[in-house]
Amino acid sequence: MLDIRYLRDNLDEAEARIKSRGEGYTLAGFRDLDEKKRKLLYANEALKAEKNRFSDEIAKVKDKSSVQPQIEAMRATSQLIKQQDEELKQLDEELRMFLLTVPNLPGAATPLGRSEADNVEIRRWGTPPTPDFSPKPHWEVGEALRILDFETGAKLTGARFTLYRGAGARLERALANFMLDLHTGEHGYMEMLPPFMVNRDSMTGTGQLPKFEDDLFKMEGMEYFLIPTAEVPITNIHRDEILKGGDLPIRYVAHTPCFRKEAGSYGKDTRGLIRQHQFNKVELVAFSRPDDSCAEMERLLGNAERVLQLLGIHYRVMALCSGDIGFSAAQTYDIEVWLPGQQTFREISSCSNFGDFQARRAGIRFRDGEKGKPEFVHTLNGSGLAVGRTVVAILENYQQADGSVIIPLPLRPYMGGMERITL
RNA sequence: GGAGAGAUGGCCGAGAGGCCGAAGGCGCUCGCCUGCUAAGCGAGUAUAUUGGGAAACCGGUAUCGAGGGUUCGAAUCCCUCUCUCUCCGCCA
Repeated sequence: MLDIRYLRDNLDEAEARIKSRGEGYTLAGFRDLDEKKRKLLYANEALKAEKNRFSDEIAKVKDKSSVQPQIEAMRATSQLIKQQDEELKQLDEELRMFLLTVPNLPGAATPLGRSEADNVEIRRWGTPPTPDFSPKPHWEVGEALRILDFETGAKLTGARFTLYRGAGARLERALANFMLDLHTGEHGYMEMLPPFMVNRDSMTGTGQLPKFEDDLFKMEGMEYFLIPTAEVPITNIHRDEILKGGDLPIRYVAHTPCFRKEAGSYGKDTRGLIRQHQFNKVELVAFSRPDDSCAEMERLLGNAERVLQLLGIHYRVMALCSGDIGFSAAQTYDIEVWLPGQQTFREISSCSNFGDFQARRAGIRFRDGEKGKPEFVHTLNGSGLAVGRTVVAILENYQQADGSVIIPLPLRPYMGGMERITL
């Protein structure tokens, strides 16, 4: 949510910055609505002040019958106030919905651009493997080793669900544990295990609602939603709280399943693990002081990159352009791993700085000392990493000519010492 | 699923139609005092929104779990909902 006072004072600038996301976003109508509401509010509060004054006076009067005519008059005033309250409520709701559907302003560090094609490569790490055979896509590797079973996943549930078997299931678990240990042990994050369903307030706080309800799985007959990412429950931990300035930055890590409808991606990535309705992810979330969020962003990105570096997998970092960043984000870096089986880079992590956009929606503030003014924190998060896609990266990068897959060194303790997955 | 109890400021806790944005305590901040520490004394200590002001600040309104109702007036009375706790049943 944008600052309503910023919008009042800088509407043209805000409009221009929103437009850099692409067409379809406009702030038209805001000014009229806002002024209409404030005008009514002013009249309404004047009436209430009068009512309060009168009520105070009548409390002191012993003989109530002597002020009977005034009481009659106030009864009418009360009715009028009630009517205005009703109108105000509607205007407020209209204004609120408007504000909740306006995306964040792209930050200064975000390159301008229209689409994915305008994203800027920041750096590459490592080198792609150079096998002397033709590497296969992970679904072929996984099926041949009988560690990924897409057919049974479809039988159990449907398309975009997968059954992991044996060493495949173990690999997923090993990766999650490896990442959690790294982030808690070396990067200073506190591990959290949140509910996998959240309510409407939480979804609104991080920006999934009200605009993107179609992307979410919702419980039948209940206002609960399956989380599309741990970002939602973890960021909302501090919803409607005023944190101590000295406690910032706060860093949490959580390993959770993520549930996404993937509406609108029919026919895309239908094979393999890349696009599933359910997948696991280790998510990094940070709450920082506004001045520190840029540095925190780089730190968080580095923490995510570290996972791939330790696993020895080639990747590149992309700065997403204004036309490609998500609704709530001011700035986003994607980490893309090299997938030799598909001869392409694929997103494995997305790290974003939301500025105060989520904090304002969710009411997450901090205060210095005891008498400082509460101020909105900045929120950040990033995958560290998407576990399923890391399995993909390992299968494709560490596959051998004989169809087996070497297990990267740091993972072996988590695999009970296993060095290689064979049939 | 059945029965009951509760929800008040950073925390504890009073209040039972007007004198209540809310006693008292704890905590915290500032000042005083005392070789240090502890104790003591004094003052202060919510949030949002809106109007005025360059600002310091001043005023209005709202907020006692949420929403509705009664009333000139509600933390207080009535209704609905949510959440928490206790007991019983069921259950990983």
